[in-house]
Amino acid sequence: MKTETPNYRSKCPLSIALEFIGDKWSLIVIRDMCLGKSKYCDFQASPEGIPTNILASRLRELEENGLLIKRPYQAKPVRYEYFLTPKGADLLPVLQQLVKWTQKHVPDCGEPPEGFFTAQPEDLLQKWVDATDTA
Amino acid sequence: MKTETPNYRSKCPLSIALEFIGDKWSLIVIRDMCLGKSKYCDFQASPEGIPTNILASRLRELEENGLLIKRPYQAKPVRYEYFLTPKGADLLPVLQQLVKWTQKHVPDCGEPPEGFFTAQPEDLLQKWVDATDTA
DNA sequence: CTTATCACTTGCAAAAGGCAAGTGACAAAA
DNA sequence: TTTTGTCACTTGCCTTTTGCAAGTGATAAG
Repeated sequence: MKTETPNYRSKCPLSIALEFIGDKWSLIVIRDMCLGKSKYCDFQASPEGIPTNILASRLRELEENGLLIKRPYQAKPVRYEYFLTPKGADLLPVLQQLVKWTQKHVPDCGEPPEGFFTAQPEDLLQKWVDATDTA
Repeated sequence: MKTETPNYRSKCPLSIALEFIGDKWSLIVIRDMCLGKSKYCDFQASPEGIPTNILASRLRELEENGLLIKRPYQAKPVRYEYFLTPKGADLLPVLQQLVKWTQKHVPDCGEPPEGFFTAQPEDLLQKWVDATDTA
């Protein structure tokens, strides 16, 4: 995570949020991590078909911005798994509201997995907390 | 509002939402309308400094997608005001969650106006409902 | 008659997105 | 041992979008 002095276009909290996740792909990656995906190929396999160079750049940016961390799960060659930080997991309420909005206003859209609306950001941290605790 | 058959990259409601508002500017325009702005020059005056060609294209897209409507407020030359539809106003909970997220995780960000968190989507329709009722 | 405003449009360069192919380390199969 | 495959990327190339500046046409103001 890099810690450059941020230079936001304004101090408006909405505007700042959009500088973090205001594009068509970042929240797709966050969604996949909420669903328990953690590996590069898992993200690639999602039905939206994210281009591989975009995926690599989004993972890099999200890590630089502290929304996720990567952890090597094998050496030779080193391979990483990606996990949400608390900052990233706290986007869950945003995802929940976006899904509600689409379900209300867009016919024929799909359904989120069971338990999606009742999930809490903390639930999303289980995996890597466990992993680092028992490592 | 155009009614082409939509061809979404997936049926995931989150993904679909991002095809509507997944960029750095659309929600800025929605925010401004939530704050009571309605004219082109009002949107231009916002501190983020949206480029004029982007503003024109976003207003067009948001209207095509049914998130706002435009209404002429003068003829010769015809000039439009823009108002949220119920579909657009229902993005308020999304904005509220995004603002909460930034306030929790980004130091030195600004504050939303008073009453922002307690506002309801219906409140945002007052202006143009009144206007059309009394026209 | 000049200047200004409002709501745009147009032109152009730079950045981002998207597709395909390549790469390097390793594992498994033939 | 050679070939094939996988995983996590990177690179190249072309298209689309963005961002800045300038222009436009109708009208009002000085």
